[in-house]
Amino acid sequence: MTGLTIGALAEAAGTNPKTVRYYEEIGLLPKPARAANGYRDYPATTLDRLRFVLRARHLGFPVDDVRDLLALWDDRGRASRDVRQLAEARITEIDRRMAELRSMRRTLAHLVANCHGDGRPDCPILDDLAEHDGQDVVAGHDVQAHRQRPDDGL
Amino acid sequence: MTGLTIGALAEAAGTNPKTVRYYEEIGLLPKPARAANGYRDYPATTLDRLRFVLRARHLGFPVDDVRDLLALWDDRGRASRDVRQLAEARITEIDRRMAELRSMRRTLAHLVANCHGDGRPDCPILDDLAEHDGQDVVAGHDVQAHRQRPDDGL
DNA sequence: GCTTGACCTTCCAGCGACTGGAAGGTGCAG
DNA sequence: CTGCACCTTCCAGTCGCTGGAAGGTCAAGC
Repeated sequence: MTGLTIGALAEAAGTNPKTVRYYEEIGLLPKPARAANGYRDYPATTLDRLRFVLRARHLGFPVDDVRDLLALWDDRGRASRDVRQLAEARITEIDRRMAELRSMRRTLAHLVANCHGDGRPDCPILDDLAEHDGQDVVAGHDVQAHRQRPDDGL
Repeated sequence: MTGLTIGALAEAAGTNPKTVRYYEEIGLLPKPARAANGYRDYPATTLDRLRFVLRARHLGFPVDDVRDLLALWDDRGRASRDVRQLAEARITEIDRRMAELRSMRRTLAHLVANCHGDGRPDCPILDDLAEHDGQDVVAGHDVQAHRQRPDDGL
């Protein structure tokens, strides 16, 4: 064991061994050498790579984008244009999500403001939820639009 | 067939039959009567209920919360306090997510601003992603924190 | 009457990005 | 030698649906 165990690597990067194995499985991390006992034995460079992956994921890059970023990272020659495009697309996406969250928040805040919260049964939240056309909520933006990608931002 | 077919119901509510069956399966919608041919036959009241569910989901309530809301809706007597609490918790959650998105956006915007995007290979985005300690990103908020709930906001 | 196509039914599988747990091997300390 | 923490692999589960297969039903057009 000349390098890092999976546990040490994971902890150093701020994650856990399960995730590291998963990243290996989906090809974000290279298959490491094995020690005599079969344990994974990581060089320090893998720590850099893992941190890169984690940071990109945290910034909201989907795993496929991270794969692309890694390819660009590995081939520094022609990075600039492609990487910039990826980042700009992410920003657009973030703006979309923020707008949606703002809209939800506005609606909820309005409802809470009009609900006194004592025992009385006339809290308007339920009535409002039951309304037929809720113009307050992201207009023309149906629930279907939600189903695309799993969480990036909770 | 005195009422609505599943397709008509779904379309009227702005969703699809699959989702309606799924909601029935997980108990958000009641099991409807069946026509002679075995087709589901919905009363108009189910349309209201389905719209309620969809709207709550769109506002970011997880399915379990929607179940609670429906229970409160069905039993209007003691709604106010509990519902208000649910809504307030949602707002807190939204604020958390917005803060995270703002932080991501700031970092990405900074990177894009410093990456000229021509062919030159010195785009700082990759270097930054590879940095060891990224203070610019949601400090002390590791990637683990992301794993809780599936998307509510894309 | 016969075909076409749009509906409906059930059931089972899959998505993304992990996480949890079982069942077993390894390494070290007391 | 007994614990315990760590490692291994593999399989299942999460959440909220979505897709597809395999089949039944119904109205319209020829």
